[in-house]
Amino acid sequence: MQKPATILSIATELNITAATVSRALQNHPSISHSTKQSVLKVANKLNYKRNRIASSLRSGKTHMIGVIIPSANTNFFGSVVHGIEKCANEKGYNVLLYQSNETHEHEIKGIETFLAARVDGILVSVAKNTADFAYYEELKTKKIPIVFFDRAEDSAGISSVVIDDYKGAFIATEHLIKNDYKRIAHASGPQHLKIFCDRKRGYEDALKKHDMPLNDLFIYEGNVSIESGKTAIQYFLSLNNKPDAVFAAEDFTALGVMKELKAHNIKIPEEFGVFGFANELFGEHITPTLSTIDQQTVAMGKESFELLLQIIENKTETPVEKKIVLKPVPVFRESSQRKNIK
Amino acid sequence: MQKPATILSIATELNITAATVSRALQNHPSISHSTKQSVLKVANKLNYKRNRIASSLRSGKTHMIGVIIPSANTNFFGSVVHGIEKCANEKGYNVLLYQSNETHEHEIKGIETFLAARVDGILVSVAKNTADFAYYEELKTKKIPIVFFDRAEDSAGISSVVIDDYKGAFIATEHLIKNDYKRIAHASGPQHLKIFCDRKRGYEDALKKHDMPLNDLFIYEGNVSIESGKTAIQYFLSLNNKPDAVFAAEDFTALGVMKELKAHNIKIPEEFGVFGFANELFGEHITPTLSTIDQQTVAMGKESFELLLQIIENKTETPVEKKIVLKPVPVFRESSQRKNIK
DNA sequence: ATGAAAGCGCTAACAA
DNA sequence: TTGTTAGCGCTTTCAT
Repeated sequence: MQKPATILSIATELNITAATVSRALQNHPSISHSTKQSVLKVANKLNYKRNRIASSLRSGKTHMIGVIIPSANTNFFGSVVHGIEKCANEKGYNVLLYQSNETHEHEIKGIETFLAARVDGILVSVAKNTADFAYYEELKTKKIPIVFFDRAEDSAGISSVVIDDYKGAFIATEHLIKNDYKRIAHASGPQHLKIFCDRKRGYEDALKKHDMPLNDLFIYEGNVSIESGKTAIQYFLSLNNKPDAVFAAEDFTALGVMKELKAHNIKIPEEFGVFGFANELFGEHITPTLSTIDQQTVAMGKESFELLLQIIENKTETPVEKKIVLKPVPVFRESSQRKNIK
Repeated sequence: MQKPATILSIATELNITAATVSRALQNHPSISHSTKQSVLKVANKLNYKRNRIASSLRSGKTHMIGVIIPSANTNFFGSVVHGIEKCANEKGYNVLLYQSNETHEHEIKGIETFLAARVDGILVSVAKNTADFAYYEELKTKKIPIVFFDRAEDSAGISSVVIDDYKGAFIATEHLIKNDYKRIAHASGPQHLKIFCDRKRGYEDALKKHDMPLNDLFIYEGNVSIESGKTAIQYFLSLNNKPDAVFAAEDFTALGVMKELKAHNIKIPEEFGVFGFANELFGEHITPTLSTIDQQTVAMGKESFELLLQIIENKTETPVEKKIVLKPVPVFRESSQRKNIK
């Protein structure tokens, strides 16, 4: 197999210099139309492919971005990554992926790996157990282009793309209220993550708006898993004054909630309402189907990448900090709708 | 912000040459222990990070591999990618990801992107609609290190890591037989993909072994989706001699099958048995829970990467073609087990 | 409109 | 054991 064509092969074939070829290939204004034509022709003939490595070394840009996700096992992240990728590829960027498995330790390792690979920027959805954002503040001072998506954090002063978690939670809770549930509990997520605080606030404010009492006993803080949903229900059912509905901070929690309710022979939605968050794939396939909040995954991916791109290209200017907030889209299904209520 | 430290900064600080530093950093045998020590110390002090771009340009190795998956929306692929990533990161490789969205066109685009990024090797699970493997044969002649995983194809002469689809299908079908289903149908996948041929053969051979009649009308070729599962059932129920069980080529098909059966008020597993393939996450959460075949996702990812690595490192030798076949692990759940049968 | 020349940071053959 | 030197392929300033 012969060596791949370089800019020089083209140049010698045409009796011009590599510089001219390079410029022609970049459609540089000061190159004559005719040479551009012939360069393109020869490039094509020799099946020339630009060596991105060499070009990166020279230009300092790799045209690669890194994406850190907690896990690829959820439809949510798969779908966001899809949005990112689609958009990135259109703009000539490649996507490196790294799964943190929900630990801050791996998260850092991933970022270090990305930096070693000289990515142009990084997209991060922080791990469940990330409580300390010092590392991100450090990155910020180093001016590494970085954008948080979904799980963001204000304190680090980093741009982000999220959905309106507060509003989503508000809509969900209000929907339960309208379906005549009277004692609505909340299976919450780790409160060091803003996303889960916001959802809790949304839940609380919806109750307030409708003059329903807030009750600390009705809030269970779990860790966003099927297991924690089950535990939440065990806890709620142990109360003297038992709730009759749960707004879960996330679909897997909601799934655990439903499973445990079924184990107790409690009927959903007749006796007990359930609302989730994330619009995971399984939600429309379980029985009853799960009401939830769609997070605009593809749009989130697209916006995240585009925001990152802006930051990458703005690198020299004063760094912009932007927050993009997408609208949550409720998906009302069976688990929260009593048949006799309109 | 000052520029990141280079090999030269270290060299000048120590009054030695860049070459020595480079060698020290690689733990080259002919460098004295003491200089290694001091180099390491200064490197640390200056927070030196090797520039992989420069090193790639020189060495011709990027330490990146590309992975093409049809879609990130399935637990299966997410999980395999996890296995790949874990293993790759341990060996100092980065993973580029590309989703083909199940079209051959995107698949090729992804590979071209990877080649442009000069990855050291490529892992591919081919798209549903890939019927022509000419492109892969071409890659093969160009000696691009490449390994198929899950959805492989013999004809292209490319190494692969798969599970024993034949055996998995055989086990599934035999299990249905043992549960006293008498007219077992098969909702199959695209027959231009070997994986689905193998599953069909496994199904057929299990029937043969137990002296049950083969019936072409009992095989429906779909495209591996919820929709095609529904259509399959509509077709099967339209037959005069209706089946009483379905072995579906894949879990999403099985899900469609179950949904459509429920829509017809047919009881699973009492009146109708269902068996899937892939062990998708939803299978244990739907009602009834879905019997299926686990595909050893993490092991598959690990094996795939390791095989690819072998090929990458063997590049100069005569190319090895290897096939690694993993054992399918049946997961027997409710959808295929009649209560009154032991 | 094109060429000449330098250099991105690292590695490796050859020399000493 | 360490230094010298060249060069991976491309981009870009300066010159023509």
